[in-house]
Amino acid sequence: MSLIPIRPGAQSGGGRAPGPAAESERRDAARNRELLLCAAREIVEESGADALTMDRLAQRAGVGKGTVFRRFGSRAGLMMALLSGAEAEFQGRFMFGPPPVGPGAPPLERLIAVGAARISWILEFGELARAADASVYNRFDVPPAVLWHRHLEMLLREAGVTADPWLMASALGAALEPELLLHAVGVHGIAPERLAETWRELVTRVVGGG
Amino acid sequence: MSLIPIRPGAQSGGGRAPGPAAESERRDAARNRELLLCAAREIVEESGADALTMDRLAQRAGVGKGTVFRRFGSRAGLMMALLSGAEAEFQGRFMFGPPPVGPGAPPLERLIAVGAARISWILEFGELARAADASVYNRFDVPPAVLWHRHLEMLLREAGVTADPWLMASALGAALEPELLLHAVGVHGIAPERLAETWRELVTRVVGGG
DNA sequence: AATACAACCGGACCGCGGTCCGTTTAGCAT
DNA sequence: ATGCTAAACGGACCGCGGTCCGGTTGTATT
Repeated sequence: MSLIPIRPGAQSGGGRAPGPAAESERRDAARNRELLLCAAREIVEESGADALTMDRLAQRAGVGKGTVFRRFGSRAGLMMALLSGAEAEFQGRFMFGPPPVGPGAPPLERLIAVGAARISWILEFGELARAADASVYNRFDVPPAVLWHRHLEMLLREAGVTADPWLMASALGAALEPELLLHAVGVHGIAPERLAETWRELVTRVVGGG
Repeated sequence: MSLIPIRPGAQSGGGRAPGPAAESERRDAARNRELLLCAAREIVEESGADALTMDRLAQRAGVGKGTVFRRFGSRAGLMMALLSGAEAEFQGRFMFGPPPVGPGAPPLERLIAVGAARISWILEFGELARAADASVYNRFDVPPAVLWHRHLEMLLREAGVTADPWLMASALGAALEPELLLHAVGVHGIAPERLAETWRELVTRVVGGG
């Protein structure tokens, strides 16, 4: 594995950024990326994320398997690419959108609102999100996850929580993980509103208690 | 998958209970179970849980691969079998042990203490525990997980938390998951005492806030 | 237009977890 | 001891995610 990027936009680790095409990508490569993303969306829509196999995807898109891995690095990377639009939109909402999710509302209100928004987001895209969380790295150290964590941290600080903000954000963030929420709703039949309600309760107590 | 147990002690899903041998197990089967558990412990001790491959284990124990799966059902089942001793000991501590982890102390103190105990437990056995959490079922619906969850639920109720106890226990329990704790300690270098401290802070606020 | 080189491509290949099924064997009844 | 049956056994087999490498193709340069 080369430590020095071969050319601008390339990424170490054998894969490539899951986001939009890096600048200066060869035309056939760009074409195949679109082909693959399109075919992937079709498969997910038809049969769910679990049915999205790298071999199947390659066959469906009419390319070789190596090409799939060259473009997306791994199955998790592909899933992140599929999610990147929805993820960016969500980030935009809590960073620049209207209150109470976006800036402008008091921190506790923002925490409550952003949690509720996150819950509905996960109930919509959770299947993909879970598939994207294949490794520990993908779960915690990928840019969107870091951004989300930092945002929680900031809101907690603004709300006056003095205890270790990093760990506090981790603990609260763990309550919003896709695996947990999907399990609560899918297996135990918890209503989505209960999730948001309990989140409100939780975060209110944490912030209010001192 | 048959819904009716073939014989007492057998378990649906193609595997067998991860605990001690079911009554009336054929002698060669029992012998192989011990052989396998022993070989598995050796491999884990030598090279870590990630190096524990089903093929390798079978080869090392001198049995066929089919036998491994017959005995333990899956890799996760094997990991649970390896953990069952430590897990039972931990259960004993919070159910029947001396306070403040066991009964006899006020609920908030018990919550704090049992969380701290859980944290050290995970820092000791977390690698195996993480490997045992392969599927959603293994994470949430396996008997020890259910027992643990119920215990948290009970303590919260006793401490006067009125909000949905099941979800509250899920949220707080998520802050103690192996993947999260191991990541915090291993990647971010958080000191174990900080984990316990933050847990104390978290649970105190949740209980105290109303 | 010809050349050269880097990026790209495809598919054979690997090790993994898990399944299947023909064969062997333990335990019991006679 | 002998024979019967259900359980246990072993290893070939499968589909999966991921890697590798020899051949191909796009693109910049002259």
